[in-house]
Amino acid sequence: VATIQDVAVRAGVSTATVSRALNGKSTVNPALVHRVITAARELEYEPNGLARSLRRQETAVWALVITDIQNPFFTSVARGVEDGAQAAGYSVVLCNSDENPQKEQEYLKVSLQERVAGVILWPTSVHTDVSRLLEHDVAVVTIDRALRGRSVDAVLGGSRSGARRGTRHLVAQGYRRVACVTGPSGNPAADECLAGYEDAIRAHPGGDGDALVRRVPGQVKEGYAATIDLLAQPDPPDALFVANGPLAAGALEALAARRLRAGRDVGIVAFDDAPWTRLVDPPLTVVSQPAYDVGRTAARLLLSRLDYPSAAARTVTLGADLVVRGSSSR
Amino acid sequence: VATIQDVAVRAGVSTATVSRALNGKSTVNPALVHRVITAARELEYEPNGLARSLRRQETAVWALVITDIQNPFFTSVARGVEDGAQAAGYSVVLCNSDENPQKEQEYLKVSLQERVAGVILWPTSVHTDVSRLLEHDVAVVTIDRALRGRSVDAVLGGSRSGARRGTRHLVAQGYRRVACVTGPSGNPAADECLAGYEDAIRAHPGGDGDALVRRVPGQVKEGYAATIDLLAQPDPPDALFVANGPLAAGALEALAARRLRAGRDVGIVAFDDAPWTRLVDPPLTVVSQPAYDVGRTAARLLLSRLDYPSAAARTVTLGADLVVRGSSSR
DNA sequence: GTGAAAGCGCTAACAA
DNA sequence: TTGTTAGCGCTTTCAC
Repeated sequence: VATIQDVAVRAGVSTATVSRALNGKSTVNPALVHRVITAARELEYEPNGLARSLRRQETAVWALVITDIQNPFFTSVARGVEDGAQAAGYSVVLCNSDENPQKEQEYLKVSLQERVAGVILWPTSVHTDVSRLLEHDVAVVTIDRALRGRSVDAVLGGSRSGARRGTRHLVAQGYRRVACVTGPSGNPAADECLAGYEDAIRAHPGGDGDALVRRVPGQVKEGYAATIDLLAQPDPPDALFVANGPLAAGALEALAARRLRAGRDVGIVAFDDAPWTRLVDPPLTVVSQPAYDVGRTAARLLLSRLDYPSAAARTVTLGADLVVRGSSSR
Repeated sequence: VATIQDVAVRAGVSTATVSRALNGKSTVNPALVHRVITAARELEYEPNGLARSLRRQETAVWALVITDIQNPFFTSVARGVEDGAQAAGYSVVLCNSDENPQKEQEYLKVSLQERVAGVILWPTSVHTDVSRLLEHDVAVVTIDRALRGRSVDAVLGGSRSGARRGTRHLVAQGYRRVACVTGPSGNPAADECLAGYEDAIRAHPGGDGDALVRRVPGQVKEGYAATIDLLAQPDPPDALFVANGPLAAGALEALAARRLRAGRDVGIVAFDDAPWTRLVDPPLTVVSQPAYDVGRTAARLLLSRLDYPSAAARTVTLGADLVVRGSSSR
């Protein structure tokens, strides 16, 4: 493996000149630039990013820590982040915390040790601790998490208002017992979702509170089980508000297993406008969050944070849209 | 930001001792270990991974370069890789090449410059060049790509045989004009898929070759357009074999738009056993690849490659299963 | 415009 | 068992 030394020797110049030439500094004789580039190519020289970052005391890498890579919503967010980063010359490494606070902490530690320039974090819980990162001057942007204690930049996806709108819509369609299937307590997105649901329900008494709420890990299997459980109650719900796409897939499976038809028998509205939601019969009414824009915005916030490290923290809230389809009417 | 120096001063020892203590070397006085650890905590010391890797000439990071993070199949592969890596103490960074050879090349370059320990690569095309990595002694494992030129470890997902089985199944069900919607030419998975389709079709003449084949980027929108196009032909197909989940979602949308019912009007079999494939009506017949195991196996191959850099290249082939549901019978 | 040399933070000989 | 020291590969003053 060739080093900058080898290139310098071959080109008959000093390592300083090689460095300058390869980094496009204008103060280098064109003839030398040419010799350096030729030598580098001949030796198949690849600059050592570790050494460069160590010396420069900065890296061109962001970490994006998300909770569930299986959820299509996150993958759209990831694209938004990536596009924003790439445009500014940063690479993004994706870390999947898998809803596991320990894994999350591990990835945050690695991010810190590898001295990434910034972290975009979808926290597994409101207890996730980022103070360590902040103290080490790593820029942090959180997604879907209200500020608490230390103020950090955040982009909020409108989970609460979206859940409120979705639930209200079900009530307006004449459903009387609307249940809610959402993620674990402490999970910011899940908490927001529940809060929005409760906003809407409080205005329309008739529910019996927690009997109609199920909090489970946000995967297909759990959505199925929670729905089966809800339907088995003495006084089962006649509608469901569901916090994400995988949970919704599980809920629909459960309805099918119980020979219930979405809409006619049990109204259902869910977060995440995944491609398949239009394919099921009846098509699924969804609350659509601007996933790509969330990612793009997070990238934007991170960039300006890197430019102005001591600026006041900003929060950007994006709106969610209700897309009415067949699953929310009889 | 505290360095090992600061810790050494505070603990009243040399940096060497700090390093040894923090890395759990057994040859250090327990009392000193305690002092060092206390000092490190008090200073909120975080080791600088860049400096460590530079000195050790090795990193504990793998790059996983995939072509489409939106495809659920890849996300399962990613989990398999991650689990295998984590068990051995490696972190995995995910790079999304987005079917774009340029982006892919960029990520491979970054991997090389950051001196990752190994790369697991799902290539965008058979032309993807990994020689640079190999020359720099970066371990490489490819997924779903037959060896060409340089021999590298590979795990094959059984795309060809799966496509063959799926297509044969359609023929056996009595469909006469089976079309194929697959990814771009050069994309290894797409090529394998087409090859399997052709294996099956050749045995049952009656098709007219390329008129029934559509090669498009593997996304929902393209699947829709390709299917609309196929159906608009003078002599349209009565069945479809589709190369991945997103394409299949698009194909189903197209059928719905043309008021055709899957199975009865147009038989359809697709790769990827996504959760939603059971929810559509009729449920989708799929070829199911063992995605998680593919990832797990790739991790295993990479680990043994790291242990034995000069061993002969290995290829592991995993089988695909045909899951017959309603969309492939009248 | 170019080179010599220092040093980023860490680990691993080698000495003591 | 502990400390001293060299050096990983690069960038960047500071002289020239």
